[in-house]
Amino acid sequence: MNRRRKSPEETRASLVEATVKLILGQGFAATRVDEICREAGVTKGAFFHHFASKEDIGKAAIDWWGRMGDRVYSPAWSDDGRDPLTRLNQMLEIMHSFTERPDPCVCVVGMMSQEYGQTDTPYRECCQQELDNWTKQVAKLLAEAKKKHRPGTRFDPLTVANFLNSLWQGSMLIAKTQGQPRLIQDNLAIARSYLLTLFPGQADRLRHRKPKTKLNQTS
Amino acid sequence: MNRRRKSPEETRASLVEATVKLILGQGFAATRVDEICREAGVTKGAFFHHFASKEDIGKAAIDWWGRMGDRVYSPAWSDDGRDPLTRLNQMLEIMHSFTERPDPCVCVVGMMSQEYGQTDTPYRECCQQELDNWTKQVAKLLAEAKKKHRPGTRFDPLTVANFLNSLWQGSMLIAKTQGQPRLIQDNLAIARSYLLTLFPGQADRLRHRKPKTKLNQTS
DNA sequence: TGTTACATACCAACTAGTTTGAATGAATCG
DNA sequence: CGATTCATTCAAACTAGTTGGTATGTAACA
Repeated sequence: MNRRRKSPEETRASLVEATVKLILGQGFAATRVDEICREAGVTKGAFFHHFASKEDIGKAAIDWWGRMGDRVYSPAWSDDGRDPLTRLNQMLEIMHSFTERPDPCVCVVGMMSQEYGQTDTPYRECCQQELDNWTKQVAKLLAEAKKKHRPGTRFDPLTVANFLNSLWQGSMLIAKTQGQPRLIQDNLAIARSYLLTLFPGQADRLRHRKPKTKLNQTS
Repeated sequence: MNRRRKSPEETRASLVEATVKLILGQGFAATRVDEICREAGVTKGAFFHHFASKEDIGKAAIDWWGRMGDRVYSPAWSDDGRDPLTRLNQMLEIMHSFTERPDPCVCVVGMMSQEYGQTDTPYRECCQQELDNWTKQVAKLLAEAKKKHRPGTRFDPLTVANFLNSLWQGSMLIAKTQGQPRLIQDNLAIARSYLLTLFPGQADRLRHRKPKTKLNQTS
């Protein structure tokens, strides 16, 4: 029998990905090491060879999620010379696209923040870092937009970025309990309409491309 | 020694309140029955006399939180003939007041929704009910306001109520990881400004009474 | 005197982490 | 080029501590 069925990197990756999957579904505290091993198709020997503890893989899962986020958002976040509002709009499109995937729209950082946000565990700092990363990227876009287009109202980019982050996390929280991503899409539409009040006259740049869901329907 | 130190109702209540406290700090999955007993100052015998299982007290904690919410929000939610926008504004004031308390601004329903929103546990349905209750109350206020004041934009009361709920839950989630409630206050200010776009000209009704934190400061 | 409301001691199942050893492949040596 | 060494990578069995829950006895009240 071939004992080493794949490269150690693949084994490690499959363990982290299994952890991410389980966190998304039931949180980290409720996730057992044995469960992670079963999901990854390896034994505990492999687990504790690659990770010193359960805590260790928890931190790895947060980091993995953060790096994946960087990749997914990079088309909007990376400064390629396009208008910052166009890029902000693209970010909202990317967020919208999450709701159209087969798997539920949930977030590892949101889960871990909720579970450990008030504890002394290292997860707290890890989550804070990832949330901070997201917020800073969005704040940068908003600051650039503010410089380029004279905003209609005074606003602090970081405050608005925090608002978008809160709305995003809260949307996923409520939507998953309701079992339908529609609420997230509606909230993204409201976020758009709010951003439009900050940048009046930029409706063309901040318009949702695929109008599957109408914003603010019914009178 | 007096074995029965207080009434059984008090014992039961202290167990539920201890559970609520522990959930708020570390979530329910990470909370041990022994911990609840220690916090409540009773033994396991008392616990399992009043509650059939850990799951049982989990549901009781959600319900307890929901009923407390009803009481706290009742000044704004109960129809006393005042203008619906005034009452909506009062609700935002109440939410703001949570951020000024000594204990961190967190929510049992938010915690449990995050932990069990995608599971088959009975918690999911309990949380859904409480979230639904909150949303329906807010939607009612918005619907009444819509009837009384001609809104500036078309909007669905339930959609906007869900937006406020999402923002509220997300704010608590992010703020507790950051360790400061300021973010929540800023988000409430943004919520106000958004509601003002729905009801233009009602700035006097939707203004924050204690202007400790300015909305959208810095240019 | 019977029922309620617990306290105490206990247990079976589970959980994170350990130990031991074997299969593997790469490096080293004859 | 083939044999040998050796660290890496993991499987399987095991362990100490924890956890939800139970069995039993008893003090207080009605």
